[in-house]
Amino acid sequence: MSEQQFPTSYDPKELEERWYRFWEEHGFFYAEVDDQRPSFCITIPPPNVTGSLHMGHALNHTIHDIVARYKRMKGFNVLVVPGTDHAGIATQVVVEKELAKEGKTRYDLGREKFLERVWQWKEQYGGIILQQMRKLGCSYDWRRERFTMDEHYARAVLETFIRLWQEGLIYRGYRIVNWCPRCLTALSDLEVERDEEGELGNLWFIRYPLKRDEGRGTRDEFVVVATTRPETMLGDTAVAVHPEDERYKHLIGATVILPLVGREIPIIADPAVDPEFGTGAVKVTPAHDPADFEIAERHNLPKVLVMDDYGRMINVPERFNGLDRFAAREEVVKALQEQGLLERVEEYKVPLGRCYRCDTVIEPILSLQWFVQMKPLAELALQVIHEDKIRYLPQRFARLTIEWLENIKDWCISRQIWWGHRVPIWYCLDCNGGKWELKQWGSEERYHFAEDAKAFAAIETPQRCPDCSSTNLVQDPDVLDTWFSSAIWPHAVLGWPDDAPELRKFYPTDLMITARDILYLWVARMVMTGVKFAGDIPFRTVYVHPTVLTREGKRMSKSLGTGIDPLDLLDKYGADGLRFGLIVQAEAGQDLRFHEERLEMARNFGKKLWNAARFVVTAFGTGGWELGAKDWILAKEKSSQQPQVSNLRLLPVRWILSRLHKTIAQVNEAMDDYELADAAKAIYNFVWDEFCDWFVEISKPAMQRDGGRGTGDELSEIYRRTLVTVLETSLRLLHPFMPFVTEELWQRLKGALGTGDWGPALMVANYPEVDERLFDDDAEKRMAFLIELVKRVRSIRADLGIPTAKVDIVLACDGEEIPQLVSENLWWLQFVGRINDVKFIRFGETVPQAVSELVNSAEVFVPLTGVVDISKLRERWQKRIGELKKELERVQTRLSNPQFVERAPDEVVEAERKRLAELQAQFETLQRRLQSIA
RNA sequence: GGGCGGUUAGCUCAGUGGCGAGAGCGUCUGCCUUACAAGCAGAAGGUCGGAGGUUCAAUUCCUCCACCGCCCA
Repeated sequence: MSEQQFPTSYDPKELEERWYRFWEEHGFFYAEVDDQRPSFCITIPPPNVTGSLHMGHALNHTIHDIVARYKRMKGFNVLVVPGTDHAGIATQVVVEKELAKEGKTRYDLGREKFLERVWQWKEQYGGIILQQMRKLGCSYDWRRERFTMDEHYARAVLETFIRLWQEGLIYRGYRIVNWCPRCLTALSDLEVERDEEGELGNLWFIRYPLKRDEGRGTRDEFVVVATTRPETMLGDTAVAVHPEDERYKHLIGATVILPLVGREIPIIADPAVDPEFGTGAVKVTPAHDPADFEIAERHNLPKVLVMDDYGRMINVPERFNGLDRFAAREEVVKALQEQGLLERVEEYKVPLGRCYRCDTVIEPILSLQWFVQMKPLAELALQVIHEDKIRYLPQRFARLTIEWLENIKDWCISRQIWWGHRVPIWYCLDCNGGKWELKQWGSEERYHFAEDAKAFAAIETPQRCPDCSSTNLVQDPDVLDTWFSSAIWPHAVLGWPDDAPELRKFYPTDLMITARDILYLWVARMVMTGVKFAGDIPFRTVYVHPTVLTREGKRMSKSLGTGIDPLDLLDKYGADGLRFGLIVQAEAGQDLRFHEERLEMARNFGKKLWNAARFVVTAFGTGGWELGAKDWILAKEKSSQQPQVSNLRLLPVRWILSRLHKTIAQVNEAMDDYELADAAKAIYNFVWDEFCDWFVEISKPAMQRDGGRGTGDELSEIYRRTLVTVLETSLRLLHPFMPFVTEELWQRLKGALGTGDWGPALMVANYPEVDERLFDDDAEKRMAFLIELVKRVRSIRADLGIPTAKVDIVLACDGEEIPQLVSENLWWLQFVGRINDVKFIRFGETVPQAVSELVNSAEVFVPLTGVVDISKLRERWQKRIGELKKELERVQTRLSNPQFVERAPDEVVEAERKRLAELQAQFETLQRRLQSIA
């Protein structure tokens, strides 16, 4: 094959597009329901439709596709279901921003027109991230792509809601929720990001005057409370102290006058009060704080709402009415100061919650919302996790999930936005007379129904009220939390609630590959709904992959500009480079500080492989060669026929096949444990260090014997067969990690060699299986000696600057084994070690005008030709003697400890004794040499 | 405040109760050696975070401490 047919370098881009198209056209990504092979199924974590591939996705999908391709090659009927999430708030924000550019708000369009607009946007831009996954090489079943607002999926969501409602697990009620005054919606606890450190704020100490004559026999005039949110005092309905707090016991039951408002409020005792915080007396604002809400429930306190949905003050004295919450804070403080009621101010780190979508400070606020009662569902999940039905990798995440489930709180699922699955609840205006009012929201008219209004659920829009047959029906305006719909992803994409063949075939799925940050938000909830509605766990294994961090160990963030765009990397290194470079860094259970240098390494590896393949293919002349070095060797061994090539001449072949199969064993084992980085590194090391650096080099002189033309010489033939076999097997091993370049090379190999049963593509070839008959420890031991010998010779020459011409060396050793081994392999040792000839002497004898190094129990002498710097030589030896001495002392100390000799295992003691003898011999030999040049 | 993870070469990370603790990148030296300079060959570089303990033997197991990161309240 000429160089034009096998270019010296490769263009990942061209080749990657070509092969992706080829695979897809041949339908290799598709899984069929009637396939008889064992199935393996993954449903991907659906990215937001608004999303673009970031580094976390890139790693996540690299892992997905490596596993999928591996399992496919292992003979599984692999189904990976791709799809996207409608991402309620995020998507709505994007489209609202678009509208803003036209000077409009969503209220200008109205609900229906706005939703049309969002769908339009989705059709146009919603598939971008899935296109990017294709660029990564993902072999997903695109025919089965799903979207969480698809008609079928929507039905599954409503079905889920209604079943929970019918069981009484969904309720509507007034609770303190996390309110985002910018998004104008409630959020669940998990959608609030809490600032670990807290932001620098203040702790204000405010005097609440006691009502006259209620000093209870003391001269107290005030109770001082501390707060970080003084504006909320306008909604206080009590002051609370701890019941055991001696400082305040006498004041329990007294009344204070709420400053600025004038309301009389009681001092109550409640164990929830932390006596250590502030003064030990706290203000109670039931409508604006979850803990205060609980206290109010216990003490039957009124709940005064002092903020509206926009975070503006309401139901407060004129001076503050209508002010934004932060302006109100300043104004309240000012007013308190004026009245001498502000005792002091301390700097304080305030733990703040922020909206995970827009970063606005969350306001805890009393609000009528829909909730899921979580305890019964959590129980289901706890049971299957406790029974180890779901395996978590790393295992500790099972325990963390259990802890979260055990402390679970009810889940606020209603959102006051438009884009999403609308709550399938209807109210009858006639039946609920007096229990509703009509409010204006911008241009939108919205019905508000009282907490106790009568409601009914329905999937299809109902025509009449089931009770009074009225047609005056109104649907609940809220939509469901996006996570409510993604919680049913695995069974819903497979066809639930229908009795779909996909569901029967592929559920439970096998793997959930996910980032750590959605373990509770999403994964735990899927377990609950899976067990509850699909009747079984959603997946057998949860693989928690590392978080991709910047090289400084910080979170990658678009807003901080610390993110790296994987699309740039894809351009620069190709999908193969990005995949391999990422996976090699992804050590299980350890976060990943991303280093672009690793991608260079991966790209270099691709190039190395390319060149190795080019060598193998071009070394052949044309055609006629088959796979099967392995079979050839095994056949030779079994046949009584005496091989024409002596066994020792086959040593490198035995060695590389043994190494190959040990690598295959190691890779298969690592893959089955999902230790992908280990598998990748094992292949890398084998291909580069053993195959390329040694075997390919050794094969050169082997094939030179017949002028490189394949004239039938048996030695050259077996080396050719071995080269092809090892290369082809390596390509199959590596394919899941670097699918494109391996497919390209495999197809080229196929084209060049032609014969035999190759199949249509590497992608659907069999993954290499270990053949232990090829394990050959004896060959490995012998080769290790020879490799070490070459390395010692090279080291001497490099250190002393001995010219590159071939040299005669002398080997001092006892016995016949080494001389025979070296002589039989001289034909390649000469080539790789630049050795001319080898002479043998007895161990302990010496050679004048030469430098030596020890190789196990032999000593190799390299003659000093040309001018050699004696001081360099002395330096080298002295250093070596120093090392030996240190090591010698350590071993001696150990052996002179009677307890060691007595208690340590015999083989350990024996090994130490052997080592001592060896070290001593080396030490003495070197000292003699040093003296001889002194 | 509670919990979890980490601390090993200049950097990013592997690793093992016992033979000389490894890789990639970086550094230094020599090479365009008939696949590959995105390469080849050679070399330097580590008191394995600190202090105790268990053990014949600890970088590895246990305890405490320090620092970094994450999660929950």
